[in-house]
Amino acid sequence: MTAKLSIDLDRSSPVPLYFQVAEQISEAIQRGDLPPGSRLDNEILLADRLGLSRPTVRQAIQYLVDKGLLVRKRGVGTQVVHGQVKRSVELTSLYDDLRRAGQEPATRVLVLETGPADERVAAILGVPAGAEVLRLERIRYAAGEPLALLHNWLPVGLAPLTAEGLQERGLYELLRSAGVRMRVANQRMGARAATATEARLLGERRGAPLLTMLRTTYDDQGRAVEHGSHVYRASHYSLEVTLIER
Amino acid sequence: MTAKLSIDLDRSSPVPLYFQVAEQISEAIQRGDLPPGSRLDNEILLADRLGLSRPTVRQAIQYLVDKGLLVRKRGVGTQVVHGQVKRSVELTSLYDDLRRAGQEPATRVLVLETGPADERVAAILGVPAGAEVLRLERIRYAAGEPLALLHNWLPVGLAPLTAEGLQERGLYELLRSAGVRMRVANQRMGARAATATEARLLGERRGAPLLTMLRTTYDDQGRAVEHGSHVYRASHYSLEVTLIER
DNA sequence: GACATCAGAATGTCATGACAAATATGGCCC
DNA sequence: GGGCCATATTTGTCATGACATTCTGATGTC
Repeated sequence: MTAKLSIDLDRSSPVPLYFQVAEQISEAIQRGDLPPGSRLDNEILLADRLGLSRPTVRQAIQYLVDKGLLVRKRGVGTQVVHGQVKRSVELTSLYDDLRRAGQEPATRVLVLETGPADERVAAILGVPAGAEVLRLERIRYAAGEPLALLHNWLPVGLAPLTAEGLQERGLYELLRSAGVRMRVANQRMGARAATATEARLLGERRGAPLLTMLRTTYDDQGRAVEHGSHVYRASHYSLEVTLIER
Repeated sequence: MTAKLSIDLDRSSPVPLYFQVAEQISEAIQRGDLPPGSRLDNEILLADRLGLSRPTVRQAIQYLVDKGLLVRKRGVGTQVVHGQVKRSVELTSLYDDLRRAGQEPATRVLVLETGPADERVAAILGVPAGAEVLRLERIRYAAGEPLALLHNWLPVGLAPLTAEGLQERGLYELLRSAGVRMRVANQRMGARAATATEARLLGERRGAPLLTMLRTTYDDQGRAVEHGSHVYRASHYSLEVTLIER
């Protein structure tokens, strides 16, 4: 099933060619032009038709393979995956996820202050114990319902954070626009029963099951930029990730 | 800080050169020969010294960047990440995780039978509703304590599964050795309170918080090879993943 | 002394060419 | 008709060469 997908290239654009190719193949898959299981033309032919070299086409395909959209097999070819994979593993915040899902997220900032780091937080963030760190406590709502209780610690001076900014744009977006380039995150998920305080803030009864998440995010150079300890109402939220084996 | 790491290449080996390079750099990092923050030699010099081309060296480095061990910055160089990243996102089973952690996992097989698939499972596995599928129910123990209740559905005829095999080697290892090549998994995590049955099997009290996981694994060609619905004792287990932004 | 400009260094992107390895397909033989 | 084998196809790996882009640091000017 050779699909005839048309790809326009703009060689004057600063966007890399392999990325232009990858994006347009990705769009064709989303549109349904390339149904699951369909075969792409082979790399040589594709390169020839696009006026590109094979390595460039390979790079584009590899990018989509890493995202879980395509599957390659030597001697066979490249196919669109069958099972609809939601989306690749990405460094997103709850805020991003909600926005993407079309829900209107709202935030109430409970705490936004600097103070000395306790031993645990200092070790995680890689600062001396007792050094000043920014502490953040928020409630996240979706569709008017409380959804999660968010607790964060950040090194001071990383980005100018205000309660207004946090309410309107979310922590990750603020960090990104301040030039912080987040690259790796370590995330641990668990569950436990709600304490009385948590139950009150989230509108659950005491002892209700909560989904917990500990996350530490590192930047470009491996420096910790954020540590979070969050609890989600299990009745209203679950976390999804896609794992890909190289 | 130019590190002098020695890399031996075996050109007669079937192992790709880029992979040999990547593994030996990775080992040097684990050993501590390349401490966090240290800079690698630049790609051109490295290629020259190893007698390889720059693309091959780049491929090796890219592989480690994807695993979260290295960080590259244009105009600067390649560095070992600071924060110790545990391990990359991998397609592993609970059995693998426990083995790696040094715990001796044990399994009790409760159910191992074929039967008609209900509508939900049929849709997930991509088989006609009512088709025969393999159903599996197990309890996983670690250090003598019950840890999780595992529920799986698989297409029939994928691999010869026996209760003995499952007890000794785990599901994923059995699938792998049967030639099933798992590539992508979609995983959803949540939490809920234990039912009476679950509480009894796991040695918790009724209503205790459980970590839940739904996972569907796809192979090479995007065909679903396994669907699981598992519950873990939140008091004894949490799930860790590492996210990497390309 | 502070700021702007410029040069060097490193990775990012892309092209061309070649051979190796794995898979599926078809034909041949039994 | 079924199984084995040669072959064509396709991706995997590797080499060489070139130019672009970005960041750092040093130099020079005001």
